[in-house]
Amino acid sequence: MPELPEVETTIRGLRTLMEGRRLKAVDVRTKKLRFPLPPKFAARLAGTRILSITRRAKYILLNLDSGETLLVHLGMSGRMTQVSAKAEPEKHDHIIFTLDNNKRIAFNDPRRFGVMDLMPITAHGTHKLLRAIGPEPLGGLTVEHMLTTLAGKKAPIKNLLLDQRVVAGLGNIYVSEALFHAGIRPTRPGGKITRTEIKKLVPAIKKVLNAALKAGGTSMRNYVQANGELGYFQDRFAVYDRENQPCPGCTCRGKKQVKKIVQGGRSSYFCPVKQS
DNA sequence: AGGTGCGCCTGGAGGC
DNA sequence: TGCCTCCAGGCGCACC
Repeated sequence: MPELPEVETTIRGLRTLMEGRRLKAVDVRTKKLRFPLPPKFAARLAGTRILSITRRAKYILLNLDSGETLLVHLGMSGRMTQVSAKAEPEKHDHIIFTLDNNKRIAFNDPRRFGVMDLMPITAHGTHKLLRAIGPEPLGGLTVEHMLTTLAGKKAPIKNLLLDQRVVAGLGNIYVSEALFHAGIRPTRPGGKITRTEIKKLVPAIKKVLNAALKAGGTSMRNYVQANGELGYFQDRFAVYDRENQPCPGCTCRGKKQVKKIVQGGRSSYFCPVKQS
């Protein structure tokens, strides 16, 4: 489940491998990911040089000298890694990029929830998938923005933090972790979160994301870094995937261990003692 | 119009 | 062993 730290870690790896390189060939081995690929996809990419690689929310943006940007989303199970130039493609290697130095980068995505699209390099602000996204949590996110956005909202804070229009880049794991560090129960209506709590929540989001970045992201199922290495933030979880285990530093035991509930069809984890 | 739930997908885990 | 069901959840969209 690539969220912001996993996408950012991927980008850092891809920059080393791809920036400044020309795409010699693009092997398309599927017609469709989450959406059909854009028309003449391979032809529009072949021969272009990768000027820079940037990120918006969970989207990877490869900016090309053709004037277009290749937008990539890893979905639930996607990864972009360097693969052997000789070996046969693996199952679920859907797109394989061959660079002008003959290195190969494969987009592998078992569940095909990923996305690829092409758009003008000037369209980052207007592309359908990008235009409504909220502030970057490690960039422009402020307490005032959160206060304004959450005001009057009845939906649970958990669901609101997953909404990319509220804040960019968070997913199920880091929302649970950030709410834990802020001491806020995931079920609380967004509009009922106080200014004092939001003043804890915003730094908690930044703290969790920075810690995950430092760990190279979270590797639970499919995610690996661009160089194939695993992230290890899953060893640092305070509450996520820790049902019935004590939360870190919690002196309470027995019934007051980490609880798992389902919100909007997704698991939330929280400590009933530390989060209210 | 805000909020909810579905569908897209596959692999792995657990039950029988 | 093998088959079945469930679960993981990002995100657009249909629906109320």
